[in-house]
Amino acid sequence: MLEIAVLGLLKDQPLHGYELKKRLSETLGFLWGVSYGSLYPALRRLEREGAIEVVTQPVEPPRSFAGTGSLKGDLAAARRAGARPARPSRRTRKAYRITELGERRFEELLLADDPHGDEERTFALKLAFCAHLPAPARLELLERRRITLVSRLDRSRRTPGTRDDRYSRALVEHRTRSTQRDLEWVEELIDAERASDARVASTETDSSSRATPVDVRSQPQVQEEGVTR
Amino acid sequence: MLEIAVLGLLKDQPLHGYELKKRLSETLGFLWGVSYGSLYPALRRLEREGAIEVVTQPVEPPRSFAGTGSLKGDLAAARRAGARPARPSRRTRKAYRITELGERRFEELLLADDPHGDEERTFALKLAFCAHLPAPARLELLERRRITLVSRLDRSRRTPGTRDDRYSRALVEHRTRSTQRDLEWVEELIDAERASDARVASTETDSSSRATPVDVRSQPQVQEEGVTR
DNA sequence: GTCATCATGTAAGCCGTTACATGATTGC
DNA sequence: GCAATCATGTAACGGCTTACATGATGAC
Repeated sequence: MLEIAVLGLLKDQPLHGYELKKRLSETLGFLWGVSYGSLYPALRRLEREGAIEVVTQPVEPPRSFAGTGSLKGDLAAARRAGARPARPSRRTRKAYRITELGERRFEELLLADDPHGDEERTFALKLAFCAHLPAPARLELLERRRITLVSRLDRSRRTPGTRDDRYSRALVEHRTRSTQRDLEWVEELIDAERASDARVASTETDSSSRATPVDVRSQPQVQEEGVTR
Repeated sequence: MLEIAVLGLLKDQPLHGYELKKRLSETLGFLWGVSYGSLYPALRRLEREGAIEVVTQPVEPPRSFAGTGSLKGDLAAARRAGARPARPSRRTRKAYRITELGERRFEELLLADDPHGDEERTFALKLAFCAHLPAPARLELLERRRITLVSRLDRSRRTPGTRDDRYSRALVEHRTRSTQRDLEWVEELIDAERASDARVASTETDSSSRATPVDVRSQPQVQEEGVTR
């Protein structure tokens, strides 16, 4: 999980450990609390594997103001914080950048089905970063999720498998309903995905009118990023 | 988590490790997959702590058929399996029984708020075993859950805290809806709990309309098991 | 100069996993 | 006697946590 998050964030821009942790807490905090004790070792691991590399950008003088120096996060943070007038360059820190290999690893991780527990959180995390994925891979991610949910429902239908008191029964019922809703939701996402693919395909090359009769649905996801912000 | 499950199952009846694992997989499998590698060490740990003890019931001859020997699970399993005509007594196995101390530890665990991840699963597990809890403790368990859910909703309302792409937004939205539904559900459970408490209190001693009518409780646990089955 | 914050790291431990080793009992 | 299953355990490892140690920088 950690690796997905780290690579996902580094795909946006190079960052150093401390900042990485801050963003993880800020933007994924509702999913997760990472600690330095796992973050730093993870960074070294990723570096060893060649998925990320240290950015050797010695001090990078703050050019203008909205300067596009490699340590943007820094400037952005400074701006956000209001007061500080952008003064980067702390000697000790090590910013990391994602490598080609890391990009591949990232996709691999998003599509891997992890054998461990906590599927829900892992899927949530993957989804939070799947905007970086090429469209077909994204679709596959969603399809896989759909399949796990469907088979979970199936299983719970076939085998009641629960203790026999009212609390356990209530629990199982509630879980089933939740799973059903999750499934509906994922299916909506899939439809939206297909629709936007189809839209793209038709504006591109109009010859591709075969397979999945997806259909016309030009409204939903027109704006990918930041319009409603 | 493991300890809750083990103690909860042992509250029903003494069991040995293998059988314990089987039931864990059967009845809680939808929540969980335990492995021997964690189960046996957990048993020893619990034994060391005095929460459970080995049942020293040497061979217990199979009295009649539905014999209430200490190793009921065995007979039950045999019956379930159909063929075998009840023949217990395997030399090597060690059945465990919960002790007084274990009972206390169990309640303690159900009411403890665990600092780690995976609150959802933990709560589910607790709920699955809370029938064993005295009514006030059960209510507290539910109240605590309610509070975590409420504060989670609050938090997500105050701080959007998410990445800004459509997938992340969809995720956060969906999560919020789920949490809201979870909350409604817990509130229903709480209401049901209160209602049944009230019912009990009124059928019992009508004089006790103060300070939690202690243990007067003839109804709720009566049909704890198998009425609607 | 000192304090808050930024920044990187190590150590110990928890709680679980998989894989492996071992042996008893029963059915055929 | 042989295989399936019952039954108990160990070893190595994985990933994460907390707590601790260390030091640089900037504000005052």
